[in-house]
Amino acid sequence: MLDKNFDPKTAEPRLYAQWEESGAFAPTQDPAAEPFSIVIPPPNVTGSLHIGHALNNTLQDVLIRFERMRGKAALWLPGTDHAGIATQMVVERQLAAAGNMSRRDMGREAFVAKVWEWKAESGGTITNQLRRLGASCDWSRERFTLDEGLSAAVRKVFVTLYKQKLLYRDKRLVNWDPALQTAISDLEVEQKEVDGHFWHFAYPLEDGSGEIVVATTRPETMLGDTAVAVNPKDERYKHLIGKAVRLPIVNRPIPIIADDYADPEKGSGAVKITPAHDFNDFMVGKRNNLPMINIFDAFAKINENGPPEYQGLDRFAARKKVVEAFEELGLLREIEKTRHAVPHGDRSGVVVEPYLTDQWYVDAKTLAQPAIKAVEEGRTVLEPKTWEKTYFEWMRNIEPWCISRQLWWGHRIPAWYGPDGRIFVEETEAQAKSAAREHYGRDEDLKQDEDVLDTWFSSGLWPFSTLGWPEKTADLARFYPTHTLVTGFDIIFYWVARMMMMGLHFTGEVPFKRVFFNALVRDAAGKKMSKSKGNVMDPLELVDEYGADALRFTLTAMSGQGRDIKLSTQRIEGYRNFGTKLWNAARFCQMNGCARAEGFDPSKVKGVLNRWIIGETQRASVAVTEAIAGCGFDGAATVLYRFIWNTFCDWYVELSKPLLTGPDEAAKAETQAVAAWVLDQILKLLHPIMPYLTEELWAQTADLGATRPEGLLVAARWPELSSDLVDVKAQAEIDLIVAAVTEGRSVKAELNVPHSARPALLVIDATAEQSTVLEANAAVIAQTLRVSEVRFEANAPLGAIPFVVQGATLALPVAEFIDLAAEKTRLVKEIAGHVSDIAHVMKKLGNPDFLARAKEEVIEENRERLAEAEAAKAKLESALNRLEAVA
RNA sequence: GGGCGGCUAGCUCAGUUGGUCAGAGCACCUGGUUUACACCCAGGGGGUCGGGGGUUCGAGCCCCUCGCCGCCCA
Repeated sequence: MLDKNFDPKTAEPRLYAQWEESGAFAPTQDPAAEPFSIVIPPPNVTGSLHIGHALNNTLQDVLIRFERMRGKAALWLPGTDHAGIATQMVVERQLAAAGNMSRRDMGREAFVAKVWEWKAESGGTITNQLRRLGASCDWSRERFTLDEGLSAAVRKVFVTLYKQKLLYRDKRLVNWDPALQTAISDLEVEQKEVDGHFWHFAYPLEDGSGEIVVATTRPETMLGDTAVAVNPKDERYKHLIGKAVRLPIVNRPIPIIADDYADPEKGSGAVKITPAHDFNDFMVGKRNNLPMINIFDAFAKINENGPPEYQGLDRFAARKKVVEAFEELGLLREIEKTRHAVPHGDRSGVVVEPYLTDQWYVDAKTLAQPAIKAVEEGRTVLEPKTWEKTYFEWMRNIEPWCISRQLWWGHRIPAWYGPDGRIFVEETEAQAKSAAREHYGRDEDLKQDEDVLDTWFSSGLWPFSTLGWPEKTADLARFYPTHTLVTGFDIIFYWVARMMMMGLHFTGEVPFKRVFFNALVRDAAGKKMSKSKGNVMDPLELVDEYGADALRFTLTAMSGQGRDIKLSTQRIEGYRNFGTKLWNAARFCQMNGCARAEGFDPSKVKGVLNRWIIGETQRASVAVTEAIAGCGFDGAATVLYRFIWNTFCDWYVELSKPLLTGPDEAAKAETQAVAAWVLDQILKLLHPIMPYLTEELWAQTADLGATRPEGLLVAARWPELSSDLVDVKAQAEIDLIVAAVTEGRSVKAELNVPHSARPALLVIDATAEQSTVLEANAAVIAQTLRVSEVRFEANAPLGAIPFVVQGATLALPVAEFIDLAAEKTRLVKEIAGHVSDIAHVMKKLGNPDFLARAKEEVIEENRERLAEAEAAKAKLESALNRLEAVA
């Protein structure tokens, strides 16, 4: 006998172990099976499972379990990302906390060894957490972006792109993070609105004939100014072009140049130009061949290019000092308050500086073209479609991608420098050496580039590097292109776009046929979850409290497209209850001898109720199948919830009770077999979303009746039921019974008929078919509606309460329990409902335009509706009249 | 400044191609010893679908406009 409740705590680890041991997570070897593959968005190896992971991985698991059950060779390839900056920071913090040497003190090799050590110890956290969620990844294929194989792929890609001139070294302005001491890409920069000032500085003209006023939010950069620009069309300054100003403090003459960048409308119309420390100024500098003076060191302190009294000052201290100096010199013209966007490093949180350095870049513009085309042509589909616009917008305006990072943890750039600075880009040091030998005619000492690659460079290769590329592996042939990528839209540029570019360039094929962007999870108030806000919901705590299935079902049900998920524990609790409901329905079946019949054929079933539930099962299975196949996860959850709770539990189980306890042995046996069959279908259909509970029920019902062809549910076959199983007549019959019982209950409740009362249900007026159905199902109706019998009478006796169901008049003789006023109120209310319905429909039917232009079936529908409402109204009115006659 | 998404019952959300589409869950109220389930059962109240305009015989659903809220890119 089943326990009263499912116990996730004990069952989950046991079941997961069974799945893994059974090898169910590996794709079938059957060569006839169609491949279906998903690569996981690799979580940071430093990470621990947050609610966003839980959602993302639940949806992937739903998909993969579904396709696996459909007989495909389903591969969900897991792995983790080395996450350059994040991981380096974690380990550095740990070293500091333990009072160890700093990274720089211990040196590169020792530090990297420490990180690997850390990875070995703690790197498995998140994958273990994925297991708790129930993720059916093929762990035998687990990858790490710094694996030897993936590293080889990275080197191959780097070298190939370099030789194709799609990757190059360049001296440009980068976003420099002075805290992390590395360049970061545009995407890693977060613009934050902050309060600041516009300082208006006067620069005296070199010839002493006056001054020119410029404004800046970053005064310290004036130390590196190399020009003042005015607009060539600006009449105010035309005569000054070609002259010079003397840069205060620095005491350096700099030219006044003409450049369109200067906007006459803004400020004074003149702008200071600091080519080495501002992206716009950099371009002005390039156009006008201005010197580029770098005034910062890597810590954003003033370097030797600044005036001696400024050297070594932090940028913000320098700012203060510059402003003070201008004030002293009498050249500070105005201080204006302003709110402006300031770039911050998304990891460090500090203000980043545009900084002139040598870095490696990828020619993203060129690589983007095929990636744009692939989406335009639908070879890769983005779901929801609306993301395609965002994708195109970004891809069509893409900038060179800075891929070098001044870190130690990551893929070291495979470039070696000769003594004269010549670059040798090769996959290995040996190859670089031989290239150098060829070039110099002798062996020379080479120095490898100190930098590592942006983490996203290796994740961009993920869909094919994980399958063995550049080797021509069997996995690559079978599972690439992957089928669906499920990911968050927050990394559409970081990751999805890069995979598209790299995948197409190196394999000639799209990396995935479909991308499904899942929603963002927020707290119950709609706020983004963050540790600082203290509103994070830990998925593992939720799993502990409600079970993995409840969390999974909640996330699935709320995963509607284009919307954020506001998660509340109430909702999870509700779905935990849903699991319990199903559990108890199975328990009921078990208690009532429901067991699989040998050779059971649902199409051969006789009983109306049984034929009906089989048809409903078929319809639900089609709806769930279509929903999951189309990434409509929330729809699948809704269908299952309704079918299992409302259709199966509320009606089928209730209506089956008289059959299961009644005298008709044949009907009883059939019902037992049907219930067992439906339950098996339910377990299969629900399994992708609630794998644990369904697997446990599957096991606990394994010995009830005929042996199933499948062992574990995880490996069972998905229901593919013929639409012939839907019996329209049975549907209509059960609909009548359901309507009669529902309406009857409503009447009893509204009139406060005591719960213990067992009046008869009178059939006053019904069609022959309706009468047959009501008579045949008298026992069922008696039990469900709690009436003593179903009796046919020509007229409703005095005091019987009539109600209309599908045009038939039924009545409950409950006069002794009720007060006439309550009944009168009820009748008046019912009649009013019909009256407004009639008015509504009449208005339509009275409109000649409607009759002339609406579809025939719509008109017919309205006519029927009118007739029904009028008939019901007439019956209730006559009841009301009789009531009034009595009273 | 440009773009995207949202605004439907007290709360969280469903509402395919415009025609029973005004729904569900939670919350609330009433009743319940119905031997599967109180993590339950039955019944009930509650919304002029953000405002305005338009297209249409007919509009949460299409178009325009305005207003909030959120996100992305400048």
